Amino acid sequence: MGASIKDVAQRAGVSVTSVSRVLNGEKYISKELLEKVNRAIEELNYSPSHIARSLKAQKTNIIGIIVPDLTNHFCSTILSSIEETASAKGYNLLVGNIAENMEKELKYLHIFQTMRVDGIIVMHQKFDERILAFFENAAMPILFSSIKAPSSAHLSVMVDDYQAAFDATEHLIRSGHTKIAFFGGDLQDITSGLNRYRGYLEAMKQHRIVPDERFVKFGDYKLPSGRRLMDEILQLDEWPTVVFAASDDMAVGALNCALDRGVRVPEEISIIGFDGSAITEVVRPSITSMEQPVEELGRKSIEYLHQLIVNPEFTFDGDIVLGHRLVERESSRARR
Amino acid sequence: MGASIKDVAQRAGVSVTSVSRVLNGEKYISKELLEKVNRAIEELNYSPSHIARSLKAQKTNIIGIIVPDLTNHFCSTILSSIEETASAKGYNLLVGNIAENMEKELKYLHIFQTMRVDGIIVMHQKFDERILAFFENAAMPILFSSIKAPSSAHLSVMVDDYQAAFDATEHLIRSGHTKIAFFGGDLQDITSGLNRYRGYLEAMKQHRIVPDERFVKFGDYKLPSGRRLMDEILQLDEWPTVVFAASDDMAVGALNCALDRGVRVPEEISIIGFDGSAITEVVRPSITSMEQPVEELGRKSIEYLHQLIVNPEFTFDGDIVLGHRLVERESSRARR
DNA sequence: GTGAAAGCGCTAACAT
DNA sequence: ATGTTAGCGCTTTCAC
Repeated sequence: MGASIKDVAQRAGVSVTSVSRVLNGEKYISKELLEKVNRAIEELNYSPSHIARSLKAQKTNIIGIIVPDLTNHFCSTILSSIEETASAKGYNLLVGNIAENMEKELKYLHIFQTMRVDGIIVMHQKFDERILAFFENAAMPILFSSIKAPSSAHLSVMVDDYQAAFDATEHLIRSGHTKIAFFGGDLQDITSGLNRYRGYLEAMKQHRIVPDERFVKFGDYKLPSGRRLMDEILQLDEWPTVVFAASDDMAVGALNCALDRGVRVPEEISIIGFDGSAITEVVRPSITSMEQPVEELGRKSIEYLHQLIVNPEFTFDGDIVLGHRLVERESSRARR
Repeated sequence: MGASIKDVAQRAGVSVTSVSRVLNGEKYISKELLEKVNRAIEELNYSPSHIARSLKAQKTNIIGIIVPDLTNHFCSTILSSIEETASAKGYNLLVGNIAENMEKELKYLHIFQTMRVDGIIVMHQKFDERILAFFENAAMPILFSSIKAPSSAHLSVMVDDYQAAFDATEHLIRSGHTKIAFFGGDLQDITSGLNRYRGYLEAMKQHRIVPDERFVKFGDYKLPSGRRLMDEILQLDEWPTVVFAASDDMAVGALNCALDRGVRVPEEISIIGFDGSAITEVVRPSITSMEQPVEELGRKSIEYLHQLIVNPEFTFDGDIVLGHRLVERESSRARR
């Protein structure tokens, strides 16, 4: 096994206290002690045990993060941004990929608890009672990133889904569209599911357009579901002029379905997505999307979690709401 | 703060040892002791400290993983697979995203060392002397996943890059192609850079085709570089009939460049990639690719690392080589 | 300026 | 079947 502080002390012929002092760069250390200790550290290839330090300090510098699906572009982009800020602030990331599995989510939450992580970031939004109970009783700070916290006791860093969906829909209407299809997510998810849907409905209502119910469908945010819903749309005798998908992955699925069926996008039908993941610029035609500020989401999530960690008195009123932005690309065009 | 084992013991009116025994499900525990302890645990919402356990056991159940770039599709797919197997085996993942930054890689390696992770998985392949020295002296098991270990002292789980590139190139030749462009990675990388290039060269040689040097170019595996190289190709007065890119992301970049310039794929020029990341099926036309067994790569990586962790005597001769497979999709066709 | 000793939360001999 | 105690590697009073 590796050398311990004791070994270093012995080798240097000093006390462990002195070694500890050198390790922590304290002042008032004689030059010769410093040299002796450093030499011993070098010779033994010693590195201090973070485990022991954590035990003593009651702080691990680890942040646990619950990711819904690593292979999803939006997730990995945010995760990447979170990692960058976390690393810069001295935190390390314990990643739990839960792949839509509640048991696994619960398992990871308990692991985070026993690991005594300094804080938890949750990016998943489907909770059962046990998970909610965990959030309620957890002793450590929990922050919800890109999703709505299930209770006001916890902090959310996110965009205003309702408003963003409203703005996207209104933009389409102003561009001359009236037959606007909506591909939603799970309505159980207060966050993106319900609120994005409500934003769509409200924009339609304010402009006195009655949504064609054949055009309103719900998937699971993933690519295949977008493909499936689009397939249903294209079998109708009448088509919408644009499809507004509540996630970029669903938008890509819809796009692929159209292309594979020989339907031209955006000439015959426009498509716009939601999220602003990198995939929108990768496919052809590139996809218009209501973008979340991914980089900022990651950065702010860590910054606020850090606040909660270092300052237990830290209070907040309401969520941290970040701006959204419609980025127009090739997949949509105005209807005149 | 959370309750400790001592608090539980006091509350239950028993010794800490007894609590520990209950915690670890030992036999020979009286029913009443069990009940008392469990009640106390419940009442105090106690969860045992993994930190303390790790210190005592000299084992953390944490695996550190160096990921080159989380936003890269191939990486996140493997990571997802690794996570799944690791989680099933009781390991947790500390993820270091290094974004092509050697300083950060070194920093993470040192963190993993102080964290006393049980093992390290490296998915990055550009090392400087300090990093190599770390690998040399590290006290814990290190496994290289999807890349070639820098020395035979370490285990690699990977495909045979040389053979895979050879097979891909030969397949193209057998399909009637002779003007075959090659987009390589960094030749400094023994793994994919040099070996994939050598495989391409050897297949050409065996079929007595002299590669047109204007068609052989090198990028960095990322999407924009594929786009850039393709742009150079399309400005030539003569085109290759197919482009073999050493990564799927470069293949997508090449594809996008072609499509954006109005060049039809595969009618005018075929494109094939390497890796088998999900992106190949997302874009249109979908991309033919020499696929690595992503799921198996992740699984085997953890399985072998686990062997190295539990059994220090574990020996191996050479790398663990997994099979590759050419999957034909829309982006390529035979030339007759 | 340096050291001895207690203690963070847990497990594992070693008693009884 | 249960308790006492030492010790994992470190930091931090408290002494000198």
